[in-house]
Amino acid sequence: MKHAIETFSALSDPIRLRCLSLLAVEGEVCICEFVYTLEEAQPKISRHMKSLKGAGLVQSRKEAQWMHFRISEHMSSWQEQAVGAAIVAMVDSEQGKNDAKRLKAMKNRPPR
Amino acid sequence: MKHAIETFSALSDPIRLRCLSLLAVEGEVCICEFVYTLEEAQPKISRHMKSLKGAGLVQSRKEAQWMHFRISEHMSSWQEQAVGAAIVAMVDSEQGKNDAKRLKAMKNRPPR
DNA sequence: TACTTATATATATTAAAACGAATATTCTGT
DNA sequence: ACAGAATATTCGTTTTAATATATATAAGTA
Repeated sequence: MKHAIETFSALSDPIRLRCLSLLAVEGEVCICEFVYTLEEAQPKISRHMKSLKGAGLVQSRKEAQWMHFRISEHMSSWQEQAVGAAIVAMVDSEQGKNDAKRLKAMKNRPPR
Repeated sequence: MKHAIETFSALSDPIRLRCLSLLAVEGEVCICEFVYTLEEAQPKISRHMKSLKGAGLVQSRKEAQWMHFRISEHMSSWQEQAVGAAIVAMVDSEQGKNDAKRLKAMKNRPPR
């Protein structure tokens, strides 16, 4: 049950939901792209991504100086269902659409 | 987005998950049955059910002195998905199975 | 009416989560 | 080795959520 609490807690924050939603649209996104898109402080984003990772909802990959995140490929079925619900809720929202647009328009995005 | 936060926050507590899980198994459960089954204080249960109701995840019906709850029949599709995930996570767990058994064994359950 | 059972709310306290700001670490390129 | 960019961590504070205890309401029963 502890795992379920962790999962749903991770989904209970606007910044984390916005990041997940961007990941759903983009596949892979790094910290500096989240910072640019959400217009939030870098340490704040880092902490939130750590919490998503701690809950097992995202995985990360370091390439050069960039830390790239993607939605985890190793979730249990109910976890996928929960994340799926969160993403559906977000992607339709104004916030979700604006964020996606803003990231698309970002200049000098890191290579992958 | 606010609605999504509310929903996932409501799912981020062990007592609330246990109650939802019982509702999934039993269909309808009242406060005093939750109190008996979870062995938690009545005001505590009442507050948690209020929060589930506030998020729109359960609906309630008063019959005589009893307040009966059931999983809401008016959720959006992503909300059903989220609640479904929570229930799957719980029903399989030891806690979920023990709670269900304990409620089944309760004497003098209120009529419906 | 008085009494009991079921449920709800109020208040004060405690515990957990999120925050900003400062600083540390890691990697790249010079 | 040094400078700059990207990311991570620490610390003290603020905000938010959960709690226990006490009390209030509401319905059923004698």
